[in-house]
Amino acid sequence: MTDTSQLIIEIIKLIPKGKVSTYGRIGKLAGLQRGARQVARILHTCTTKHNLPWQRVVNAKGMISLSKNGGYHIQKELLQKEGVKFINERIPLENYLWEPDNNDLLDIDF
DNA sequence: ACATTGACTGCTA
DNA sequence: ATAGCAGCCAATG
Repeated sequence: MTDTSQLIIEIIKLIPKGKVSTYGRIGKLAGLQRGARQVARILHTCTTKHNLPWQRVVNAKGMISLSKNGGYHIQKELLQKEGVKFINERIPLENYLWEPDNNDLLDIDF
């Protein structure tokens, strides 16, 4: 576990219920300019250990990146329970994208 | 220790 | 508008 990974985890934990964020966005917040894949991988490995809201992370188009047999339906259902609306399998990011402000990031002590 | 693999993204043609 | 590709780097075998 590296510092960057830990940071990514902390950021993911901050995503509020009913909102979503994207891989690239989180990576950028964690200091990775183009680390979307790392975010995905960290989610994969740490979601059970850290009890992360993994369902709130989607790709840059607002679509679920999982395959139909890889948890797609589970993620969609979890998000819908939180009040996230899907329009043809797509989340309108202009309404649901979490935009962290300084207050949110203070929880991650720098 | 080395090679491969991604729950991705943004730029280029 | 659509498609292809290089970059990112932690985890896994």
